[in-house]
Amino acid sequence: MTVQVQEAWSVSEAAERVGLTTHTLRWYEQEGLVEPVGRDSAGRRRYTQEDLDRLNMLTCLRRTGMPVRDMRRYAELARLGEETMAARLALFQQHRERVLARIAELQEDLKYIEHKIDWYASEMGAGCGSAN
Amino acid sequence: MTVQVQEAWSVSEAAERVGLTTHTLRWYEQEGLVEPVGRDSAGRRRYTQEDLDRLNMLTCLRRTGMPVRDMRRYAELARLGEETMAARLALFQQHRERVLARIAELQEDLKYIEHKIDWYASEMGAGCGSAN
DNA sequence: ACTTGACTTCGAGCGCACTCGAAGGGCAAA
DNA sequence: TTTGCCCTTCGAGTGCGCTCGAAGTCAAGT
Repeated sequence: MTVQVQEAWSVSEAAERVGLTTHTLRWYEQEGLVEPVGRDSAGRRRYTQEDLDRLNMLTCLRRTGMPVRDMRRYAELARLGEETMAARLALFQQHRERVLARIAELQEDLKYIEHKIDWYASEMGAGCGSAN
Repeated sequence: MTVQVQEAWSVSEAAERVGLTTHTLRWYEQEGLVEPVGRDSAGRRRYTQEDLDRLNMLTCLRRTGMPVRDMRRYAELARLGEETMAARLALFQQHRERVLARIAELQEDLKYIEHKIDWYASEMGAGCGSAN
């Protein structure tokens, strides 16, 4: 039988672990993107592993361009419990589509950029053309 | 021998063609992202095909996340003529690297999102687990 | 007891990229 | 000539996502 150590981290430790600032962490809480975080006897935030997992998920959503208002919506759904699972799944599926579309767009634009690079390379190799 | 028709477009026509607003087009000019556009006898902007090509390139750079300040830098280099070609090529190459990195990041995050979707799908298929 | 330093809340400020509105001019069709 | 539209410039405003600073609290170390 193993002992359950309930490990927890301060706001600055949590910030370092998830790659956000302490300011941003408090702001996420204030904006309802995460549940109110537990406090110690002195009223200081204590982040559990679960809190960090949630934050890592949120940073993933942010990095992939989900607006804060949608993250808030997700948090609200999660707060309402199991009956919103279908809605949350739908939210992730929609977001997946957006990310796929974004990747496709970037790949398209990348082609253009590479054409441009090729053009410059050939232009500089062979004398000089117009300044474009 | 073909006749060269010098076609040109008003600001609103140009806006429609490149997918920006007239406000944004004027703002790009004011911010030095494009050369001052030619005017007709009444002082109204006339966009040439070359202008549109340039704008399309700029929108590509913007879509791929290039900050306006870098686009301005590019415009300044282009204004200086052929001796800045190497610098402009380097700028495109750097940007290419950033876009590639961004695509890789999105693909990584996409995996996470898809894990999440799988988790939800299995969780909803088989009774109910924790609300996550 | 005092210092240090991390924490608290609150509200204001910032950087980016537009976005909008006001006030006025020019020109073409009715 | 009037109507209507598109154009001009200028400066102010917006939305997003933080970011910062002030002022105060608390607990541990010397």
